[in-house]
Amino acid sequence: MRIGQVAEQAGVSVRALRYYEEQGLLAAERTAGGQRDYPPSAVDRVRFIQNLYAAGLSSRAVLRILPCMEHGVLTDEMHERLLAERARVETQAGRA
DNA sequence: ATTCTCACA
DNA sequence: TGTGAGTA
Repeated sequence: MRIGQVAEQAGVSVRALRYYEEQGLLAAERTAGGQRDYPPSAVDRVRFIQNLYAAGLSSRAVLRILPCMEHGVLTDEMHERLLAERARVETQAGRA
């Protein structure tokens, strides 16, 4: 699917989707014409990223824990990251 | 409609 | 972490 559709269904701007790709958060294939082509799963992925942002995680933090969703595996480094983020989120409970 | 880049909060 | 503007 193309970027406009993903943006509408995920509830974010087209600009934001291109920004996520720039940050390495969302991969997109390219059509022959150079347009981004997203798998339907991209919608859920974007929604998940929104949740992490809403919890106050930076894109850098998201980048470190997001791969465990793809592969279904959790490295020690990711586990530590998740524990650290949870502690931080609990500390600032309520904000951003 | 989509692509890109630069500059700005 | 995004957006606006100009471009092709």
